[in-house]
Amino acid sequence: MKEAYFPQEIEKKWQKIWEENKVFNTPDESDKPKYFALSMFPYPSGKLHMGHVRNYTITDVIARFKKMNGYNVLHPMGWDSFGLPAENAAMKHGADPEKWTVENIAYMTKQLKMLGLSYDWDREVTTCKPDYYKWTQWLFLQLYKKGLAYKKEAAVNWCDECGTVLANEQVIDGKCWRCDHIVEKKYLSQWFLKITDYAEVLLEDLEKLTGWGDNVKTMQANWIGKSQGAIFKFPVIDAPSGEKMEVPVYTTRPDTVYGITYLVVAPEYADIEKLTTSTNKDAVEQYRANARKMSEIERLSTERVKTGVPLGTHCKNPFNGEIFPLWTADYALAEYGTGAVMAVPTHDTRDFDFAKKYNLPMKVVIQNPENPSDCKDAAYTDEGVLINSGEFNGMKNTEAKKAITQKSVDEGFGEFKTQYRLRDWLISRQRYWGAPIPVVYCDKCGIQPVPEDQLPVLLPKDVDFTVVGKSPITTSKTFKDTVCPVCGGHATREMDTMDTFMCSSWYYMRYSDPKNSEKCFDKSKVDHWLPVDQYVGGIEHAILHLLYSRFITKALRDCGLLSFDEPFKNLLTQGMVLKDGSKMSKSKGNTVDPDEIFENYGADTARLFILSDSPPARDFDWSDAGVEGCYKFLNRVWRLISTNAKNININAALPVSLKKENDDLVRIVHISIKGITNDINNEFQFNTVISKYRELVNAIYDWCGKKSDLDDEDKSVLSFAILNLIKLMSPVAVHLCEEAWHELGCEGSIHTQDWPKWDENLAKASSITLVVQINGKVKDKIEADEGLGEDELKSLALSSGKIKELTTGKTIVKTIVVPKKLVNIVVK
RNA sequence: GGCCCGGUGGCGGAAUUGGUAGACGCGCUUGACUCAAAAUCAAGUUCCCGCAAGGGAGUGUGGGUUCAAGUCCCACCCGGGCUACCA
Repeated sequence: MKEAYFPQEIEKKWQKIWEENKVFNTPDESDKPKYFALSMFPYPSGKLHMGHVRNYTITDVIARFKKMNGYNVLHPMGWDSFGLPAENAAMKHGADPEKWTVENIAYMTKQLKMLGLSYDWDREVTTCKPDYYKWTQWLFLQLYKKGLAYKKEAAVNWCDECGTVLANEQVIDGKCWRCDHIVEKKYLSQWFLKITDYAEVLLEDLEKLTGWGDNVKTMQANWIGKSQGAIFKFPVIDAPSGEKMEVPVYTTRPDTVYGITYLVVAPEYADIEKLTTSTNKDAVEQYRANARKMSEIERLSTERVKTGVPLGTHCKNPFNGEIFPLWTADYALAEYGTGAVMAVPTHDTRDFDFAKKYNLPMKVVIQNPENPSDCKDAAYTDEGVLINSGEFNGMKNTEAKKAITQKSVDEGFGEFKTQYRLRDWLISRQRYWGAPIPVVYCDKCGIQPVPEDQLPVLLPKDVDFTVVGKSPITTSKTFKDTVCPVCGGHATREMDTMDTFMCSSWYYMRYSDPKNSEKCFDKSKVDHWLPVDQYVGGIEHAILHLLYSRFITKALRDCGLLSFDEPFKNLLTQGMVLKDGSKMSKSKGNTVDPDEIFENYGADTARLFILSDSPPARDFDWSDAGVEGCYKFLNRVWRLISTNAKNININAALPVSLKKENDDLVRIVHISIKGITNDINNEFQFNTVISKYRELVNAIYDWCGKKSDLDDEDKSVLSFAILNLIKLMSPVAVHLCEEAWHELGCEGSIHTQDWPKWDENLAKASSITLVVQINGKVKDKIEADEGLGEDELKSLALSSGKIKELTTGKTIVKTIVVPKKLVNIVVK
């Protein structure tokens, strides 16, 4: 065995051998239990960044650990390869997005292989290839058949920079999630998926996801935004047309209904013109025009002073007969509830601000009897008792919510209503590099789905990527015109492509049957491998990808394509990789190139370091000194093995009774096996796993330092320690351990060995340290035999000279004994 | 504003879930080896007083429960994330 550690040499060698022998390929059939370990697949942006390295290393260690623990592990990789950057790069460099994407995939594949990841490359999935997107299109058609995909004209989010619409989930602070450009509203006819049909079950089933962090579940619950309240219909008493009209409102505060003093409709409210008097028409029109012009950002700003104009018409409150005016104001949102709000300035802060500004009347209807407020300076929004509320006076407001709504139901002007914030998922994109939406528009037959046997609808090649202001796909001369599948007459193709999140919401299912050309996947295969046992990825997908995937899973289950209803059993959201306290980014210039690390230190060092300093869920601060430290440690491990190689006998059995120092080392090995196994099983705490590697290595070094000549017993103990060390380290330092394994004369890959087992009796020190406290403060420590009972420990503690000294002249009030650990003497 | 995390040495972070606070590492200090450096090895490193033995304080702040609190309870302060005129 070479004295010095040459990672680059070892790593290349083993990567080649593993690939040639398909060591990490996974058969579908096995008598072992299955385990599906999955990293969120990357967008092929060009090069791996450290976030990828962290993500994939974590999953890889999990996959290897499970494999050594007797599972048939599925650990695949693929490419989320449709999307705008490819198109932008194409526009910039005049290349074709496909070429750009394929080249990036090739480069990143090389990098992934350099990292020594244990993927089954035969199951690789690439979303931009026709053999994949054919099935994305097919799945769209199943959703269409089920009524879960529909087209409608709506105000949608438009990013001018990207030249496309966006889903609600892709608008962050009123800006585009990808380019930060301010998002505008546009009226367009677009394709939506009915995720709102699943709002309740998506929320309810969060409870089943015990393997998910509460943070992600809370974010999803907030996004779904369930609220319970009532709808009340207010009759309009003076509609200009003279017709009978009513304005329905949604409220979570039916208990405040006697305090209504005005009503607000959104500027985009459908019936607004019919509710405006001719006197007020001009002012209202102008207000609405202004609202349209205003960007989302301006409108959303909470700092902004509320504005509005009266419509001139009035409603009657069916509860008390009071008449109140109608206003329009942009603090009412057209898309939520009914688009109209009943305003109770005394008990809602927004209504309060508005009423103050426009001098609208206020009426207190809820009061805290102990500390009544007149609501002159602020709205009272806490609980209380009803006043000025007719028959409901004196009722607690929590009870009144129900009672008042019930009255409206009985009298026919209201209903109980559960409302969700979640909106349908807009999947149309006015872009080229995506899966074409498989529908055509016939002059006679209208919208027609493309027949399944005509899939895939291929992306045209004859496009001009340099066009500005429209999707490149519209420049194709061959794509647009087609034949109606029903009447055979002229039809035009849908020119929009699907949101890439549609592609990524089912890719993990395709891994179960990646090469199937007849179906998206075989039902028995998908049911066998799914749900994913462990999913690992960034928290940035807490809502987007993870919510869409849950929805698609449930929808496909309802289409009969699979039998499970949650895609990811356990979810680990890894923290960000930071450098100097802030997120690595090109603009800050604090990135670290993985290639350089591989070149200078090797992949094993990179893997070890990225796991070492923080638990996976927390942010990780990259430091050059830390990398150096890990490299030194691997050198130290290598040296330990190489200098002792001649004394290691892979077949040696441990004698039954051992010398004291040998017994101690054996115990440390057992303690290490137990500790490392538990740390991995307990939320994958790799940082403490690695500190335990170090402790074990330190212990073996200490042991060696005390030995000059090794007898047979020593050699077998050393062999035991080192062989276990490299097995324990093999999921992390994958190449080094494989090399050592073979250099020491072992057969087969170390990665297919069984994980070491520990003996509970040996996984602890041979004696205990008894801690002796006086009044809860540590005063002495005594080495004691493990078998001692409570009384014996007590007298042992009291016999300590130091304790005697400290207790003389004092009364011992009581003594607490914690078996095998501690004695606390309480004195006065 | 709402919700969710988190606050422990110079730094990253440990602490079997109420039982030795600071594991392991980085950094630093000293020493060995070396002509020298690197590497390696050895010793030390929470803070304060002390040459030392030793003593005292100590897990954001204030209170509480307990023989015993980083851990549990109450109130507050600070940092981060998500979300936000959602009626």
